[in-house]
Amino acid sequence: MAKIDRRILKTREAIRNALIALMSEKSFENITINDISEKANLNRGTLYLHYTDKYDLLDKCIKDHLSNMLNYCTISQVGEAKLDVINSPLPLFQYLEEHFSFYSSMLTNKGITCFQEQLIFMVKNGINERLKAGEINQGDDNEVAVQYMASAFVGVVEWWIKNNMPLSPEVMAQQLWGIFEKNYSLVRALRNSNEG
Amino acid sequence: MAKIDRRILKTREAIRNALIALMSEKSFENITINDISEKANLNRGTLYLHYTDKYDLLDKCIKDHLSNMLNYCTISQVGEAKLDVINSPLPLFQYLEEHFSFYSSMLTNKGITCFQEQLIFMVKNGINERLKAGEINQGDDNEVAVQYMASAFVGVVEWWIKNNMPLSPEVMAQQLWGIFEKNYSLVRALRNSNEG
DNA sequence: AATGATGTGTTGATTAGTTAACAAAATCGA
DNA sequence: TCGATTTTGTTAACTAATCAACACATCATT
Repeated sequence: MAKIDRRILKTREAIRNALIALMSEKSFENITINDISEKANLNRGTLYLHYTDKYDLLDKCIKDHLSNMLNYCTISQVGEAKLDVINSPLPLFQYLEEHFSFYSSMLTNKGITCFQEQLIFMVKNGINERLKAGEINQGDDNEVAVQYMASAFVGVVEWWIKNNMPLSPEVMAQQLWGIFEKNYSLVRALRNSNEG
Repeated sequence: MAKIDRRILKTREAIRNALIALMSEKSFENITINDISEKANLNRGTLYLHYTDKYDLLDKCIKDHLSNMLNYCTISQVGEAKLDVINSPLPLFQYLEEHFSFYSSMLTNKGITCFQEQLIFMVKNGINERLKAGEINQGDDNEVAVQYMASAFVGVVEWWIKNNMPLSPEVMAQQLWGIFEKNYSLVRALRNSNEG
């Protein structure tokens, strides 16, 4: 890909860091463009060269972080990047720990739902992929089960971040893996009893 | 004074921070312009817009810091800014503590003498002022005494920084004040014995 | 409802920084 | 000592950021 002028990279980083810093001070709705440009130490006009408004900024900021997250969690995997929270939840928790300030800002801010929505989308994507890969084949009627697991997983992530990561990433990954195991057995048992 | 374009301020700060960071990694002589521009994350050409070479950069960096130091240590004083290390050494040590990384880089780097020289110059300046103000009036033949005190003081500062500030600024200030008192008595006694 | 203050989005002229190239000097290794 | 590599200092064309001004919208207070 073409090399991007380093001024652009610096400006964007300053703006995004400013947004994250401000979001740990006050709610997103109360943050003004003036606040952001001031905190980022750049001219207000410069901000408009990169983002149409603060919602555009937030959206791009989230997309960028989630993209990095996906990248981080699938380095060693082949094929298209998918979040495999069933088989390897550990990298995700490690990533979240490393970028705690951002994700904490996102999750503790009332009125911001796009973040959770996008995260759930990613998790569902990963679970679907896992199912397709043949682990649990029960046709195409998995929608409810997938939604169930994704909601549960994201809910746990949200709880973990909001409570300042009371457990280590390793413990979180281990416990979730245990739950998935039980869940899987449960699904099989139910299916068998229906068939029998 | 005229407002300076914020791009200039950001660039200069990045360059100076890079220099200080590099000086805690390797000796000044081994630092290249390439190193600095790389660490500062800006184009090499940009550096030349502000400094003629790395010696110019170092010099301006030192002058800037010492100027800030002088400013910090004489906020509440009237008249021209002078470092009054005899009557109030405390602010100086507080300032040094706050900007430890810079002064440590300067003092632990072999081959850099301009820093010590400028510091001694400032201290002598302050002591001279203090003498002129009437505390110890013995005509104009103070040169040796002033040089003696300034060297001693800067030597103590150097020791303190090089040893990672083993004592608090308060203790340092207190002890030096005690020494100055004794020194003063000594000077008086000597003078009296000569006169008598 | 009027008013003053603050925030928004856009503009044009200007300035600073970037990039990539260059020749010359210095440094390094064989 | 020679040749390769790195570093230096400068340049020209280009791009991004700055500043200040503007009209307009929003909001809080009286």
